[in-house]
Amino acid sequence: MSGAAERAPERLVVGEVEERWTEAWAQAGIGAADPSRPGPAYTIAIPPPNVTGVLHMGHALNNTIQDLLIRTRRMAGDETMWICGTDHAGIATQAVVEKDLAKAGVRRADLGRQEFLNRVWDWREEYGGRIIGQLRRLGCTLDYGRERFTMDDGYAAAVMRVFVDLHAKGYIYRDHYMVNWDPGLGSAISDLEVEDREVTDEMVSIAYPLSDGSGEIVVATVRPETMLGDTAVAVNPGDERYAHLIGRTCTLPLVGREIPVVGDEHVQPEFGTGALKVTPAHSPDDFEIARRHGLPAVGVIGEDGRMTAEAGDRYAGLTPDECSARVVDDLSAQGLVRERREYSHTVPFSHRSGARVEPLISLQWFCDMTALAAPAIEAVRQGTVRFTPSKWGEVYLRWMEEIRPWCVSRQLWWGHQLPVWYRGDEIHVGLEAPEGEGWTRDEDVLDTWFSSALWPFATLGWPEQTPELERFYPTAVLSTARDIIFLWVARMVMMGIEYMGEVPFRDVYIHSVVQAPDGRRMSKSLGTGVDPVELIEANGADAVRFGLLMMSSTQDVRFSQDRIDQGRQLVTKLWNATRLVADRDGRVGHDAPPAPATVADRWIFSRIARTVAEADELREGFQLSALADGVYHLVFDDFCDWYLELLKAGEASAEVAGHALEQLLALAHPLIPFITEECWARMPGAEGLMASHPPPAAPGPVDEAAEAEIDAVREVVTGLRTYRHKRNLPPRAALVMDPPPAPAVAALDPVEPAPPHRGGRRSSRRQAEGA
RNA sequence: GGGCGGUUAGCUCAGCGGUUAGAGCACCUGCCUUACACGCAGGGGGCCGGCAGUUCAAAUCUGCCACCGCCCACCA
Repeated sequence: MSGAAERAPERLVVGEVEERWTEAWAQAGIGAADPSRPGPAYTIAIPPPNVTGVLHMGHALNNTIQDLLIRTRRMAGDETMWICGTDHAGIATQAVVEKDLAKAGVRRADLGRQEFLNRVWDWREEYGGRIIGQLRRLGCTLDYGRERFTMDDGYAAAVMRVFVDLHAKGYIYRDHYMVNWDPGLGSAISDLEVEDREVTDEMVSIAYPLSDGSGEIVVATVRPETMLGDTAVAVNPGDERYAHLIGRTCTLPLVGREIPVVGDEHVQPEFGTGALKVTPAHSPDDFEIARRHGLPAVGVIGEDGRMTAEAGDRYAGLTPDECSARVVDDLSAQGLVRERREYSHTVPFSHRSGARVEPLISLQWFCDMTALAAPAIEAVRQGTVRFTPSKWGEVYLRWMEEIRPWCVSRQLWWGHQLPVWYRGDEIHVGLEAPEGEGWTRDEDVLDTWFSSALWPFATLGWPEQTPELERFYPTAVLSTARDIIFLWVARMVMMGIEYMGEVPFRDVYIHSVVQAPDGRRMSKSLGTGVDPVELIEANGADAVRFGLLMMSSTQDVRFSQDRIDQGRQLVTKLWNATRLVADRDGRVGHDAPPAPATVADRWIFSRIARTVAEADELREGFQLSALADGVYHLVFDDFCDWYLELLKAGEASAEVAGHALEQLLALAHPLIPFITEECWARMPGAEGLMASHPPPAAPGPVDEAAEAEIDAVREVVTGLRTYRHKRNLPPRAALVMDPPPAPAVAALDPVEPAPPHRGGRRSSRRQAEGA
């Protein structure tokens, strides 16, 4: 209270503070949504982290952003719902458990499907969802009581229903089609799970003798082993060198198969030899050519990534690389290799396993996306869904306009097993197995993203018409990283429109990717990762939140410890300012803003009003680093450096100081919830939690006159300080010859020529050169 | 092959048509001033990647160039 002299040093123990308030918020049900409460609703669905996941920098930033938004609206009185949950993450989770089992020398095949799945569920029970606890440490006020999982019963029911429905509508179908086969994973993967890498291969030119012995046609390839599966040679019909050969046949070396020469516009005469070997089973290009010409496909590489029996006894069982070498040797022995040279090109690799993707024909389930995409395109075109930054909307549209069928089946065990049953040639798609004996269920599971696509409504209970669904759909904002715009965001828009008749969110905010300090990707394998949990332990959650917000931008940013330090300084500063104001008998909890007693009082109110208005605007535009910066400078420059000094000099009133601090805390709370809660609790007159405090009501309109006056004071005082500093005079030495600095405010009233007003932010410290 | 973005103080980044270009950190100087030395005060430092153009006015708009990065794409 009083007695500054004997006040015990109050240490701020951040970890203890965080623990205490995390608990208090939970007790008060701060994150718990109440669908029955009237008023506006505000919903955010968290991008569900993987069950296997631990908090990384992307999560830390993204969830800080979401918590900032949700706390702001909660304080404003909206009924807020921040949907909490995790994703089963099929491939990632299965891989983790398999790796775990491998330590004990167990493979998943040893266990069998059901037992393996039991192990995964056990694993999930024991280790899954750690990340949820880490989100609490970050201060996130999710609705933890309604935590969902993409494989819990209700959610799984929604997934099954959607699959069956899309099949009934004719969008989902089964087909033999060229897929990206991941030999490392033993599964098909979608186009989006493939990444291209630059690879140097050897391009080999091979002579295929014409069947009538009249010569040969030379083809070029970087995959000689696939020639075993060739079923044609294609040339451009306009290519004079070869046009006359169209319709004739040649003999496939090593195999002896007679294959036709076909004409196809796709073939580029300038490339290679101008003649293309056609391997429909192992090249997407060739697959299309074969479809156009009705050519058969011969699969010579199997799903195990090895040569099949179709490749012939001499090659079956080899890896493609081994086979390639042997084929080239054999062709050389027959004198059919015309040229060998290095060739650099891009080759698909699996994002999941890192294996080189093997394009092959496989029987899979696909979803045609064109009909689903149409309204989702319109939604973004018309601005029903808005991307920030807007360029991502363009990116979304470009992809959506050329959307291709989605391969939704995966040859995994962990996931939503397809609701498909077979008996002989019969196929049944439905929620239940059909009547009768002999039906077996499809072994495959759905792509993880199929279930993720339903997240904004399946989490709220769909297909049941729950109060939550009624009240909290659609959500307001989706905040995420750009790498899942296609994988997830686009699909949610499509599914939301299809099943809810309404877009799942109005705003999509694409936040920065935080890179390692040296500009490389943050990754565990590179050793470039920075662990946010360690950061929280070392700096406090508020500092980490603030620092990340300061770093965030419209582009990728490098991690900067300096920004975290800045956050820590802000936390400390607020704490000390609170102590000062409390010691000066400043009180909070006024029914109405206290009347300003001095120009300094009017000024701080004006500065707060200005910053609050700016903050609202910046938040609307997701300019979060500018928002954080504004709060920082309001606290440091205006409130602490000037206003509190004026208060100490008797130029401001304690009542106003208390109220101003309250506004400051309310403004800063969504960014740095822990310290603001702690400061609030310290203030005389405080009731309730800052987390449920009304937002910073601007304590009055901007007061231009007061701002001009204080600006003038600041200039004079700064000028005096500079003068003294340059004269090497001690800062506190009274300047007998100078105007007295202390009563500056009083002396300057009225201010004569108002100095040029600088519209606001803060006053520069580098003026008054010649004072 | 298309598309997008970046290049601003030693470092990490704001600013994106209008008075002398900003922040944090780092640096220099002076202060243990009774909220805070995790602090206070004062200060130095940038021809805003290059070239050309539009404009009364350009980091800010246009074009070209140079590096750097990302996304999309079925050229053997």
